[in-house]
Order: sequence, then structure tokens, then C-alpha cells
Amino acid sequence: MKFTLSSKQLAAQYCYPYPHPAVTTDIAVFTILDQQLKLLLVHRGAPPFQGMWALPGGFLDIGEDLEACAKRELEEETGISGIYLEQLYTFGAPDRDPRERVISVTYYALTPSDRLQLKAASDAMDAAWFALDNMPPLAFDHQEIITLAHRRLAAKLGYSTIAFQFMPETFTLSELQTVYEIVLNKKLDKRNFRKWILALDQIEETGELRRSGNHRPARIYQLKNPARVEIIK
Amino acid sequence: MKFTLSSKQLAAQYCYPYPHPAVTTDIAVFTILDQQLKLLLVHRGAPPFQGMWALPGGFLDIGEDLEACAKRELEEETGISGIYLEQLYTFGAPDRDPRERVISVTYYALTPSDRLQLKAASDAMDAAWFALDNMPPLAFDHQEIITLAHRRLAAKLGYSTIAFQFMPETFTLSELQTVYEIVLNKKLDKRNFRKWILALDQIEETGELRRSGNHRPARIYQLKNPARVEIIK
DNA sequence: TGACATCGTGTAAATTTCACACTATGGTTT
DNA sequence: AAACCATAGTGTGAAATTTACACGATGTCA
Repeated sequence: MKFTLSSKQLAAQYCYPYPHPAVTTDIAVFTILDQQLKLLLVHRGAPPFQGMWALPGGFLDIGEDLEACAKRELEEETGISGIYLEQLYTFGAPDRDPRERVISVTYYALTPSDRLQLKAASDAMDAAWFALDNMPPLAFDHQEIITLAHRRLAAKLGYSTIAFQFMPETFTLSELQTVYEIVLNKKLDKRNFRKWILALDQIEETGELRRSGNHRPARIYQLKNPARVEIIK
Repeated sequence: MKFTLSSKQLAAQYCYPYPHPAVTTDIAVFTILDQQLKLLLVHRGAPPFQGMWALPGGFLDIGEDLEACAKRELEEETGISGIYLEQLYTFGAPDRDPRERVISVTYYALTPSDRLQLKAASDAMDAAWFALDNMPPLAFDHQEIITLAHRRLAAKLGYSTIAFQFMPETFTLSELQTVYEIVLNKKLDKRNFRKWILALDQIEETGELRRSGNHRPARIYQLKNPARVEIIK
């Protein structure tokens, strides 16, 4: 028994007995640049929301793990790879994408401000860093995702060592403190911060000094076990 | 121009130009029953994993909000409705369902041990409460979901008023303390607990007393604003 | 009316958090 | 080489929070 299909459906080779939503991942990548908390956006080269900025992300390959998808899209659209990534929340309002029903599993990621070698690639015309307090209008519900990601990041500073994911291999205590101050958006007491951060027992002196400017050089520190994010407290 | 389709594909009316995963929600519903932390499971009446126990849940209707889907499935499979629900995590390992690629957006929920009127319904042969430390073998990756949900719940006791979601309208301080002890799986000091819980300013005396057994009656308390889960600390 | 079982209450020690200011050091300028 | 500059590095006491701990109160029941 045979049935007919219109030519409009020719490209549609993947069929199911009931409707399936599309699944995407979107990634909010944070870094600290120019003493500001910045977020990586891509310029949309195709509809919908053509010409607007959006989080990097894209459709899940069938057979691909969710986190792998996030990493792949990030690599494809921005050239960034090998960074700290954590699942944030799943957004699925029925009308969040005008094309079809799309469920977006969102991630947030942190990267040190060195090794940022952005490349513009296939499905994004451009990628750039934007200060969190100066974002352009965003496609889809991406502003909502960013707001949530920022809240989560700030909260997580208080009970984990996630902030180290912003740091290069070596850093001074003042640099580290500045990162906390930027993300939390408030000044911290230098002595109390140092007592606290050293008590975590996560960093150690390298023995080197960093010279910069006409003042006393700072001791250089490094992580005891890089790439591990510990829950503290 | 017309093309042909085999009869095997007849039922498959929903077609896409690239493959889409299915999306489900699964819900871990906790309650306190018989002085134990219990979880609601449904007995699977159909393959895969027929005859095993699983979390209530099911496929997302196209056009349906994710949380609405969780609530609907919970209602359909267990008759439970109107309870506290929060998104937990999204699971999407490529092989987590043998039928097809399935992304599961998971939720966890809390309910008081009164108003539990379980009903067996359409796609679940049975539903029952299991003590968390005595679970049967579970379908899919549901054991993993439960472990995560329990961790999240215990953590959240410490910085929110989520535990009140386990309480009936009125309760005594001893009953409330017992709930904390069961979820955290450790004894708490009575005087310190009372100081702490009252300092939260979330409950108030009703003026009533609860009599039960040959001992001094306990004062009865109630929530000041029911159904609100506050972040404390 | 005495035994029973849980209710309800306070204080002191220990720990953690917070507030706060000056000396050290190397580079730069004169 | 002396003075100046700018940031690095350091300790202590007060306040707040957390922890440990024991007994009299009260209603029921025998």
C-alpha cells in the first residue's frame, strides 16, 4: 500500500507518529575583560531575529549528548573550547521560537580572559564580548537566560571555587579579589578576603613575583588542582 | 510532483527536515510518610522496562509548557495536583531510552502527607510510595534522577523554607523538626532548632493545642504565607 | 495522686564574621 | 641617592552566629 506526499514535504525525511519539538543548547559564556564582567554573543546572520545578537548555541544532533552539543556549538560559532561548563536551566515556553517548538537546554560557562581567540564561523556572522550592564537587544528569550545565569554565577561564588575558572594559570591575590568584586559588584575587604581565600586551601604561592608599575611586586599564586570546582561551606 | 511512502510510515504524520528527539518530563515527588522520606513511583504497564517502577512522567505535548507537562503527567498518572514543583535538571544521554532519542526535563515536587489520594490511571498500572532507602530497581536512568533530587532537596533545606511544603496546614514544632531530621538524616537539637525556625519569621501560633497521648499538649503553628518558598540566609 | 511522656525554655562557650589602618617594597622621579 | 609614588601585605578586637547542654511544665492515664 502506498501513499502520496507533496513536494513541500520532500525535504522532511524524519517522521514520527506524534509531533516532536526541536532541542537546542544555548550557552552563556562569561569572562572578565577590561575590569568588567562580559558575555559572549553572536550576531545572527539568518532569520529569525536576523541581525540581532544572541547566545551561541544551536540544534542538538540526534545521538549527541547534551553537553557535547553545547561544547560543539560553542566551538563552531566562536572557536572557544575546553572551558568550564555547567547546565543552567531548560527553557521551553511554547512560543519562544517563531519557527517551531524549541526546547533549549541552557548552559553557562566561564573562561579566563587570556586564551580568547574568537573566530567567526559558519552559522554566526560574528561573535563579540559585551559588558553585562550594556547588552544589546537579544534574540529569543536570551535576556532571561542571561539574567538567570548571572544570578547563579554570583550565588555560586559564595559556596564554591567557581571563580577560579576566570583566572589564568597564575595570578595575584589582588587580581583574584578584583574578580570577586566584579562578579559580586561590591568591594571586599582586602585582609578578610585574603584570610578567607587562603583558608580554602585551594591555591599556593609559586614563589614568583609579579612586577607591574612603580610599586611593590605581588606574590604569584596558582591553583593546587586546576579545573576542579569544589563546593565549600 | 508526488512521492511515495511505505505503509510502515503511514502512522508517522509529523515530519521534519532533520531528526528531532522526543521530550519528556519526569517528576520526583517526595513526601514524609511513616516517619520516612518517600518517593512516588509508578509501575510500568508497557515496554520498555515493563513491570519495573519508574518516576511519573511522560511526553511533552507540542504547544504545552514544560512545567504544565509535568503537572499534567503527575495528575494523569497519580491523581496528584496543586503541589510545589521545581525544575531539577535535564537528562539527555543518547541511549537513555531504548525506543528513540529522549530528552527528559526533570522536576522535583514536595507534598504534605495528608491529601494523598493516589489513583491508578491510564498509562501507569499502579502508583505507590517507596522509602528512599528501599527503592526497587528503576527504569531508565531514574535512579540517577532521584539521587540528584534528594541531594538538591537536602541542600535546599539549609537555605530556603522549602521544608514547609511537606507540612499540612497546621503542625507542631516537634513535627516540623522531625521532618528536617528525616530529610537531613540527622538529629537536631530541640532548643536550637526552635530558636532558628522561629527567627525565620515564617510561622505563627494558631493558639490551638494538639493533644496526643499522655503528655503535655503541643502548640499548633501555621505558615504566615502558605505556598511561598523563601530563600533565607 | 502518682507515673508517664512529650512540651517548652536559657545560658555560656566556641566559632565565624566583620570592621578597621599602617608598614613594606620596588619603581620612578628629581 | 633621596624623596615620592602606588600597590602589596599584614593583625587584632568587637559583634554576630552557632553550638552544646538539662530540667521544670503540663496534660493524660492508670
